[in-house]
Amino acid sequence: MNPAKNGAPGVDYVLARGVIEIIPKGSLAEALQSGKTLRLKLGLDPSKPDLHIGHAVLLRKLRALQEMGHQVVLIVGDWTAQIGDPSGQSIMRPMLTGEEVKANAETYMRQFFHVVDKAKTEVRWQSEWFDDFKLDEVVRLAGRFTVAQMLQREDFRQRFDAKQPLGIHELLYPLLQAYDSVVIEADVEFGGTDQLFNMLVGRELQQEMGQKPQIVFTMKLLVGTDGVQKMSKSLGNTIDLEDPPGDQYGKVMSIPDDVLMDYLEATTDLPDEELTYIRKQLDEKSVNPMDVKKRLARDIVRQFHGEADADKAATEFERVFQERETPGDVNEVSLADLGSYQVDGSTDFDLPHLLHGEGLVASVAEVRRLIKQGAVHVLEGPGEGTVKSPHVELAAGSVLRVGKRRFLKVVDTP
RNA sequence: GGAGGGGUGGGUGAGUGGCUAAAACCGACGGUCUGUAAAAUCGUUGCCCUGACGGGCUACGCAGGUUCGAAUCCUGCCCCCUCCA
Repeated sequence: MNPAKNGAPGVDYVLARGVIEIIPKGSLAEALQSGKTLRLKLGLDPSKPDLHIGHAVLLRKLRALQEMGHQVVLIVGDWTAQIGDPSGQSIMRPMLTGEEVKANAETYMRQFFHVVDKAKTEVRWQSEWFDDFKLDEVVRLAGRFTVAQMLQREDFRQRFDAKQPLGIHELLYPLLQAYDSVVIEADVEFGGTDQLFNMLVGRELQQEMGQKPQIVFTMKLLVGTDGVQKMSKSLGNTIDLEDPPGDQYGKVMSIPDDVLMDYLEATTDLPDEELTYIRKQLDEKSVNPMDVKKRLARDIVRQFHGEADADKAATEFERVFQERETPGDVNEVSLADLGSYQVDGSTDFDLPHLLHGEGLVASVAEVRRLIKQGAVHVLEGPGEGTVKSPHVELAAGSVLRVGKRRFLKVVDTP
């Protein structure tokens, strides 16, 4: 990932691309001009172990500003993670244990620095200040706000009105996040639109405590691979930073066409003029969306895995899915290891047990169903074609395909 | 402290003694189509045995009980929600 690849991105670009709102308007442009090194805050809750490209949108923005000489302060939300960010949730989340949070935080950080420059980042754990928080401090902090203020937050309000449970600890969440800004004296806080309220509370608290209120920088949330809901681990529609190249590529290819532009805007540094041009082409149908998507997929894999892996993922994709050939690397089993699945006195093998035993399918019954549905094929070797009977002849070199993407190759030696 | 409502398959949610492995919807998976997009359409969707017919075993918060038979009735326990105080 190198946002500065085509020369340092301009200030205008950084302040506009993918940005929903900067509060107060124009404040950041001013601050950037002042020559001061800004403290850019991003808080991440290690409530889930993996970062995905939805996060990357924010990280890339931080990276760009780092390139301009500013200081990133990463807050590891080890306390707020235990509360569970109530944002967007309609039900209370379970509280995580300290150990879970810690383990998650470690993988988080590794992934974080795939994009953000570690040398220009200050990492701060909330536990630094919250572990020593006394009850009177909690009370005093809570005393600065009213329930009415908290209910300005839309999801709180909705839950409250709908008489759904709303924990008091959840009301504390924005306060803790706001307090982080005070501790680290943030100049700017970054977040998705879902963080707007929390970040604004930060401004208020800073002001009350005699600091200059932070600038709030909100960015568009990236939709998930389903093209409808925001990208989120719990919705299972993420493209993770550490997904293998092939997975990343495939997941990008599977996004609906109509969110293609959103992805291009959020996850690439293609110049705006080019985006406009692509959009026009798409509108006029003078380009196949698939080709645009391939380009996007390649670009994303390149960012997280490098040029070589991106090429490989692209070639592999075309081979397996467009030309319907066997992928380059498939799981292999030796013929000898399959001995127990062999049908007595024949060269046939018992596919239901074999495929289940080798972990390709969850149950024997499911294999039977799949065979009935014509989903199991022998691609190479004797009995080539769609499997019709549960017993099928196999030999070294046989390749089995189940559904679209499950393969198994039989080899001579283990 | 009082009154009431509820815990069902990956999710939402029907079902109030046998016809219920459990409606419907969603998701997921598979076929056709194709650009592994979307849409459409057809199908599958607890586990095990079986080529198939069929059979067996688990399952409706937990533990017991009533009954030929329980997700459905009874008892106890755990958990959640709403309202009143």
